[in-house]
Amino acid sequence: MKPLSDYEQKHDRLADDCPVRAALDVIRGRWKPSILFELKSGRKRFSDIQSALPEVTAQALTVQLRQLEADGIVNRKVFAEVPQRVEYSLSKHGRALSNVMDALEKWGIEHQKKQAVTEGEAAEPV
Amino acid sequence: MKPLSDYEQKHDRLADDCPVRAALDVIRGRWKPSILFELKSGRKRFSDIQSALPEVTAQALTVQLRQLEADGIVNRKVFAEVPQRVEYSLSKHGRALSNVMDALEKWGIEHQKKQAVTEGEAAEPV
DNA sequence: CAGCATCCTACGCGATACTG
DNA sequence: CAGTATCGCGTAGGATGCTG
Repeated sequence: MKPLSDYEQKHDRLADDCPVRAALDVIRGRWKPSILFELKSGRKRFSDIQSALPEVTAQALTVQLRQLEADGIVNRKVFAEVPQRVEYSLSKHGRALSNVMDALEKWGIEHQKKQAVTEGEAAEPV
Repeated sequence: MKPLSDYEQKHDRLADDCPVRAALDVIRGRWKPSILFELKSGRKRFSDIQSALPEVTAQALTVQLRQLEADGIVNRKVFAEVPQRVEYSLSKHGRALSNVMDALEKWGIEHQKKQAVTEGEAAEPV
């Protein structure tokens, strides 16, 4: 049995029987969707990701990447070079997320389009 | 028109071209997945949802439901009776979320199962 | 280059008490 | 019954400065 981190334990209490929440917890971070998107096109260095996402501070990026790593979504490989090089890539689990991301994206597009037209169906029959 | 806080503006600016984040924002709340699950089986009263989810306080439940309503996910219908009755149901958009929820659930199950086996693929070729 | 340490604030959300 | 009002804490994540 794998020991849970503090972070995981707290979420776990509520995630209980709910794999949905478990999945959400994993992709929940502010920049994680963007990171996953970036890594879909292949391995990337830290600095590559950073310049692709200029609004993320290095600190935030580090944290998010480390959480993704802890969750088994990305692999982190350090090269003992000077200057240092670190590459991130999607793990198998990370790649398996593409279904989820696609569903989210698809719904997001639909939803944004139709958000203004949500009246007139206040109480449908069950 | 509702004025956005600095945070929301920033968030919005970033969500911009990202329907994925838009979708995530909608289902992100602590209890929203559970609520959506409850409403999948049809219209429910506030108290029904509450007893189905004993860990949620009335306050939290109200907030989450109101956010879902604001996002066009659920419909809220008030009956002018005594005692008062309020029923919630999924809107069309809410029902359209089932694909997303299914993908999340499926991945969640897979992920939980295999989380311990994520070694040995640290640096795959791009 | 790719971080870590520290400080700080906004937001989510729980607890509690009151109301039409 | 189905909320609202108020308080208070915990956490995510931004800003800044330092390092192997």
